[in-house]
Formats: sequence, C-alpha cells, structure tokens
Amino acid sequence: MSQPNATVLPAATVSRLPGYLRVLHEAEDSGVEVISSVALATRAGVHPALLRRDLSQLGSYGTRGVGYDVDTLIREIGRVVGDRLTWPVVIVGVGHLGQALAHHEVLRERGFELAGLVDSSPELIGSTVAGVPIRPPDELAAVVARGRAVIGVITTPAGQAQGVADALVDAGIRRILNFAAQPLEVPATVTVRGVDLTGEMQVLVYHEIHEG
Amino acid sequence: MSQPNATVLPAATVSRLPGYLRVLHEAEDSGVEVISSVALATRAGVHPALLRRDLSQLGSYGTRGVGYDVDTLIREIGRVVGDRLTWPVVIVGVGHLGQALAHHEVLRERGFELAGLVDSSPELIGSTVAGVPIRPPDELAAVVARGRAVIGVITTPAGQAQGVADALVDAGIRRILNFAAQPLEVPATVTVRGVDLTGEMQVLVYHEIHEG
DNA sequence: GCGTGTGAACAGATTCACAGCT
DNA sequence: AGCTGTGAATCTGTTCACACGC
Repeated sequence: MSQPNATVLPAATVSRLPGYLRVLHEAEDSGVEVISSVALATRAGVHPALLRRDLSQLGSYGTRGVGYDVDTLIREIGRVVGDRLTWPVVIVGVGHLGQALAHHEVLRERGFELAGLVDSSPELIGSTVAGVPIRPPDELAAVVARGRAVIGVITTPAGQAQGVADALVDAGIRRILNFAAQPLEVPATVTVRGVDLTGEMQVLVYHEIHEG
Repeated sequence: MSQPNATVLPAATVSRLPGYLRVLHEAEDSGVEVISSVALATRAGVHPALLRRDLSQLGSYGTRGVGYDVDTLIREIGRVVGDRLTWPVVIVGVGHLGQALAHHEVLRERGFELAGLVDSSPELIGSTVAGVPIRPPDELAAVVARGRAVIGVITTPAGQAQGVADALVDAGIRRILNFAAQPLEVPATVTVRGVDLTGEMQVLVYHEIHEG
C-alpha cells in the first residue's frame, strides 16, 4: 500500500535520498533493473535496514523476495527531491569558491541552473563567469526576479553573510546554501543548509590529534 | 574539577566546537573577556543548554554566576581542535573546486597550509596554483611525504574518488575530506568527512517542493 | 527461499529544570 | 541574584530480528 507522503519525512532520511538516487542512476546506466536493499545500501554507504526504513517512508515500492525496481525507485525518489526539473540558482559572492560553483558541472547535470551572479567588488561587476554577468548587490532582487531563482548560495566573507541572507529573503528566496561559517538568522519559512569547510577540516584535525 | 579528556567526545559535540571557537575569536577581537552560555550559544546558533553540555565535556571551564572566560575557552577548545598549529593539506583534483580551495584564505587563517597539488590532466601538470606546482598521480606518495601532509582533500570526479582515497591511504594519509558524492571505503583507522554539494542542493529542493 | 517492511529494542543527541557555586 | 553543570525526560535516529508476501 503506497502512502504517497501524508507525513513529513525525517530530516535524516531526506539527507540520504540524494545518495540513493545517485546509486540508482548508476545502476540504471549499467542496465540493472532490480536491486536489493543490501546492494543499494552498500553502494550508498548505509546499513541495509536503514535504507529499507528510509524507502518505506516514501511508500512501499519494493517487492518481497525480489528487491526494488530501479526505474520505479528513481521516479519516486526523483519526485521527492525534484530530479528532472530545473532549479535556478543565484550565487552571491563571486570569489574563488563562488566561481568554482558557477562552473560546477555536476550541479548542472542534476538540474541546477546558474540564474545570476552578484558581487560587491567593482573589478568584478560587469564581467561574466560561466557566461553569466556579475551584477552589484543593489540589483540582487532584480537578478532573482529575472532568473526566477529559487535557491540562493552565499559564498561571501563571513562578515557579509547575514546581510546577504536578509537581502535574499527580501528578494523572495526561501532556500539558502551558506558557505560562510557565520550561522544565519532567517524567518522560520526559510531553509538554510550550511557548509563550513574550515569546520570540517578542524573536525579532521580533532581526529588526527586524538587517534594514533 | 577539570577532566582533561579521559573520555572520547561525542561526534556531535566535536562538530560544533569549531563554531564555538569562531565566535570566541570574534569576542576576543572585540575585547570581551567573559561570555555567558546564552550569548555564546546564540551567536553560534545553538541552544544554550547544549552549549553548556558540550563545554562540560571538555572540563569545567566556566564560573557559576559569571560565565566563561574567553581566553581560557579559546585555549581549551583550541587544544582540542588543533588551533594555532599548522596542518599541511594535499588536494587531489585541481578542477575549479580544487583551485578554489587552494586559494581559500579562510583555511590558511585557521592553520591549514597547502602542501601539495595532484591532478591527472596533462595540461595542468607542471603549472602552479596558489604558488604550488601540480604533480601527476604517480607522485602522490612523494608529494605527501615531502609536504608532511596530514589531510587529503579529494576534489576529483566521482569515478576517480575511490582510487584516489586508496592512494592517499597508501601514502599514509588518515584524514580525508571528500567532495565527490561517492562514499569511500577506507580502513577503520581513517576518518572521512564527506561534503556532497549536489546532495545539499537537492535537500533544499525537497523543502522547496514540500513547503509553501 | 528470499528480501522487504516494520515492531521493538537500542543508542545518541537535545532540552528541561533545578541544584549548587560565586 | 545570576549562571554553570548535570540528572532526568524527551526526542530523534539506528539496528535487530522476524513476520509476511512473492
């Protein structure tokens, strides 16, 4: 009995779905039609029981004694994370990291489209990166509107991050990926995912110090 | 009673320590000498009770009725995550993302030093990025040894990630930051942190689809 | 027989609420 | 009076182990 999604999915489950989808796309490309929880979980780096529980949250798409139909699962997980649709993205802060993301091929392959670039530095404004012109901060709302952007990426120095977040929210953006270490304050309707590169490195250092 | 660290810290605590340290450095710079759990927690984006529990794991460095001494806390957290020491890093995969990390000023400021660059593309080998020459994959072990690298960063396409991880481990690296979506198989003595940019974006899309 | 789906047990992380120190 | 440190309660997430359907 499939239960489309009356319920909200647990955050931990949501964070693993992209990984499952990636493995499924690989399987599809190699012509695999059915995959077991053990095979899929192993390749996605999770415990098989956890995978089964995650998938059962989406509905009952497996066949007992057989496994999961790869196409069905791609369709159902894809529906949940918006695969096969196009998601316009604005990047604010066109330093090295912002430029790298602007060029990042993998994002394009998964449906993310560079809808606009914003930076405050006069040397950058007017030039283009990945074929997209860099606009000044006071045009942020216009850039978001013109590109119909749905996701904002913050790759500015930490000190500017909160101001940029405020401006993005004012411009109607409700999903933000933040690369500044600064935690952002936003209204409850806005989702922020933070990636703290320095923090990740320091966690590695913790392990280096405390393990052989 | 301080209990240096007989026990291993919970993973969740470790992942928050860099954030606390950042706020503390800011406070230090503005001349603040004592800070309460509420002030520190708010700025770090966590619940005050959680902050207090995290800090109490390191030992008892606060004063009841007063708060935490900023310098003491910087010293103690810094000891745990290796602040004020230099950590040489090798980056494998000098595409846009690898180059961005090579130039990333914030990492340098926190003690991470670019010890080597490796890439398989003949056009890149021999050229330099951020003042460091790019070497071919078969010189990886030599690059690690010469630079005394302790951390390996993988910014290659997904298909090469596992091979690079194997080579890094063979070269003696035991801490890896992996930007490829591919989950890595490594010996139990090796720590891997994964950053999946596409996955993060897809999680944002999930929210976009399922919330107003 | 095989592999999914899931109740129940377990583990980990967070928050509450207050005792205890300054 | 104020704020830390922490037992107890709660919430979230993971694994076990097996009933159930193919």
